[in-house]
Amino acid sequence: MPRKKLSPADLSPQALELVAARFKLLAEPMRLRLLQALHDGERNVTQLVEATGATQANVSKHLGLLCDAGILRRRKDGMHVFYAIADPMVFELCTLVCTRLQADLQRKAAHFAP
Amino acid sequence: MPRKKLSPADLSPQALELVAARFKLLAEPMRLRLLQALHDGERNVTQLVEATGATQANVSKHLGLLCDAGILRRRKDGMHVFYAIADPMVFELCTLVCTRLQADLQRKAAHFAP
DNA sequence: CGACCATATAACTGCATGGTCATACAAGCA
DNA sequence: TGCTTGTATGACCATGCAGTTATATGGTCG
Repeated sequence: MPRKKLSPADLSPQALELVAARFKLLAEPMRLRLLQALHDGERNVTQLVEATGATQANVSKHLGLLCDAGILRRRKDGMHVFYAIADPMVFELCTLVCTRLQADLQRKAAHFAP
Repeated sequence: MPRKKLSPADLSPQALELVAARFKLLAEPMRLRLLQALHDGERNVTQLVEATGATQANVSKHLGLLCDAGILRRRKDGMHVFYAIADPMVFELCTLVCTRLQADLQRKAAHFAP
């Protein structure tokens, strides 16, 4: 079956909406902090509340969104609910952006220290 | 000079804000359409208005945001202003997300056609 | 100069959504 | 059976921001 290369160049507006929605999930600092806290393995909600300093309700809501999107997975164990990264791609994305931002800022900073 | 690997695992909350801001720029379908329209080279505002079907004011605003962020660059030529991709990384990001979304949806769709 | 074209911008509106508070639900334990 | 802990959820508020309208700016041509 012929497999066209999937390039952003030819995507329907509807497809772009899905892509945008995905980016939107990553466009919130608190959610990035949650993902960061889950980088080394699964954590339960209480641990994530402590790690981020946010309220429990807020953490739960963000976790729910990330879970619905398939970025996280849930595992219930007795009274606790453990979340974990289901899609490591998010780290690839973050790393790409990070690296680029850092390079950009260093280039700009260099203008002050020639 | 020792160069630590830049991993999302150890980023200050402030850094995460910058990363989130970057994602936020890509989290809008109209902006993705503009980037898409610029994929094959620079275009002026009028061309982008035609390509996207949006109003001129709206297009201008989005272009301004993308430009401020360093994702686009501007070139003024007489009466026209040409925009172009300044940071092709955006396409890497989109491709990553696209590919993943597609795989995800096809996997889900397969549940209906065994 | 004045009439027009291309682009930017300011003011405004409506909607989406992040955060909070209170509460519901569920599981373990006395 | 209550009591406590862990998690989810609904209601609410405030903010951000995409989109629109109208207008300003600036360049071209007559």
